[in-house]
Amino acid sequence: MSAVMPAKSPRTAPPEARRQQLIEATITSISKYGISGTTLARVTQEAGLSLGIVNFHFDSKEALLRATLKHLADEHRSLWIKTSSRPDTAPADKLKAIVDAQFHPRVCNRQKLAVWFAFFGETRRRQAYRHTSEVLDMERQSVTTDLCADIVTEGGYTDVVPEKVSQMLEGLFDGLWLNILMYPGRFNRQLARDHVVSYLSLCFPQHFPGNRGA
Amino acid sequence: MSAVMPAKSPRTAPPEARRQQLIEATITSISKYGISGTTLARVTQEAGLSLGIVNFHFDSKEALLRATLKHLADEHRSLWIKTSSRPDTAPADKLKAIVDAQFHPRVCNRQKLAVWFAFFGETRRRQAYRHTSEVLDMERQSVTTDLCADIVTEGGYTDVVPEKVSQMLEGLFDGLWLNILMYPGRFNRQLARDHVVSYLSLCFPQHFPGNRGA
DNA sequence: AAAATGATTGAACACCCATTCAATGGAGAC
DNA sequence: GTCTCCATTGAATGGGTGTTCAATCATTTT
Repeated sequence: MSAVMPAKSPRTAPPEARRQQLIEATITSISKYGISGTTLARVTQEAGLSLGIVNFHFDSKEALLRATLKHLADEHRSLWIKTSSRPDTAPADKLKAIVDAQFHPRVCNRQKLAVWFAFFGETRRRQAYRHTSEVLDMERQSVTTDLCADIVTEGGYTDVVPEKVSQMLEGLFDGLWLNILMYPGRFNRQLARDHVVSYLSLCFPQHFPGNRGA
Repeated sequence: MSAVMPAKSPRTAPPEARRQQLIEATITSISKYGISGTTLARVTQEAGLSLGIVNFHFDSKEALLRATLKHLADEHRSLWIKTSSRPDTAPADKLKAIVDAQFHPRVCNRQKLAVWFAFFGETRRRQAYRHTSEVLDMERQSVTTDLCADIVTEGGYTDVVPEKVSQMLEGLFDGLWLNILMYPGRFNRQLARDHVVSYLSLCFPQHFPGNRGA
C-alpha cells in the first residue's frame, strides 16, 4: 500500500526551506490578488501549510513581505552582476548583459513584475522598497554610468553624457516593464530588449550596430 | 458674532460638487496611505464629511475608486489634447506639447503619480485601469505615432520607425514618472522632460535641436 | 524506549472596515 | 409658516484579517 501512496513530503522541513516556500507562495498570491488581497490565509493555503506558520518563521506579515521583496532584489542583482562583471569582456557587451538581465525570463515575467509594481504602488511599501532596493538601484546605475563612460572614451563620442544615458536606461527599464505587465498582448521581453538596444545604437552607433534609429 | 465666524459651508451641496470633493479627498488619501490604507473613514474625514456619504453619492468604495481613476485619466487627456491638436502647429511642436503635458505639474506631481501607480500596482485594479485608460493610452500612442510619421516625412529620416519611437516614448513616460515618484531627490519634472527631448533630438536631429546625444 | 526538542496546526481573540439604515437637518414649494 | 423632499449623519451590523497560543506531531537525543 505504501508503494502506491503519492510521494508525501515530510511534515517538518528545515526553516530555510519553509521560508523559501512561503516567499514563493507570497509571490504567487501578490501576482494574483495584489498586496492588499494577499492574506496570510491565502499565502499559507497556496503553500499548503497552516495559517499560523507565517508568524513562526517570520515575525509578522510585514516581515514576510519585506523578505519577499529582498528575495526579488537579490535575485535580480545576482543576475546582472554575473554576466556584467567578467573581466575579459568589452564595456559594450557588459552593458548589453545588463539589458539582457533586465528582460531575462527569470526576472521579467508576469508574476515577478506584478510584485515589483505592487511595492511601487503602495505608499507605505515604497519606503520598504527604498530601504532594500535603493542601494542596489544606485549600484546598477553607477555601474551603467561607468560602462557608458568607458564606451564614450573608446569611441570618442562627443556630446554623449554617460549619466544621462544611464538615467534614460533606468527609466526605460521601468517603463517597459510596466508596459509588459499592463499590455502583455502588445509588449513582450524580446520587443522591449530590442527597443533598448536600438536606443543604445542611437547613442553609440559604432558599438551597437544593427537596427538603428528605430 | 456671525461676522467673526469662519465661512461656514452649507450643510448640503449639489451632488456634482460632493462627488468632486470626495474624489479629491480620495486622491489625497491614496497618496498618503495607498489604496489598501484608504478607508472610507479616512476619505470622509479628509473631506470633512460623514462616513455614510460615499455610499450615497457613489454606489460603493469600488465605484469611488473607479471615478477617481477616470477623473485623473480625463484630466490628463484634456491636457495633452488641448495643445497638441491646434491646426496651425508643426508636428514636432505638437509632439513636444505631448511631452510637456506628460510632465505638467497638474498631472505629474507626487499626489497624482502615487494614485497612478497605486492602480498599476494592484492586480485587481489593473483591470479597472485597463477598462478606463486603455482606449486613452492607445489614442495617445496613435497620435504620437502619426506625428512621428509626419516628422519622418518632413525630414526625410531613414531608418526611423515611427511606431518604435512612439513605444519608446510611452515607456519613457512611465519609467520617468516612476523615478520621479520613487527618487524625488534625484529626479524631477524638468530633468525628465529634458531627457525625453534629448531622445527626440537623437531621433530627429533637424527638428529637435539642442542638447543632443546626451 | 522514553524524553526532550522544536516544528506545525487551527481555533480563539481583538481589531478594522464597507455597508446599511433609521433618524436628523435644511432648502425650496406652496 | 408648513410641508415635502432629499442630502446628511453616525451608530449598528456582518464579514474578514493578523496575531496568539495551547495542543499535537515528528524528529532527535539520551
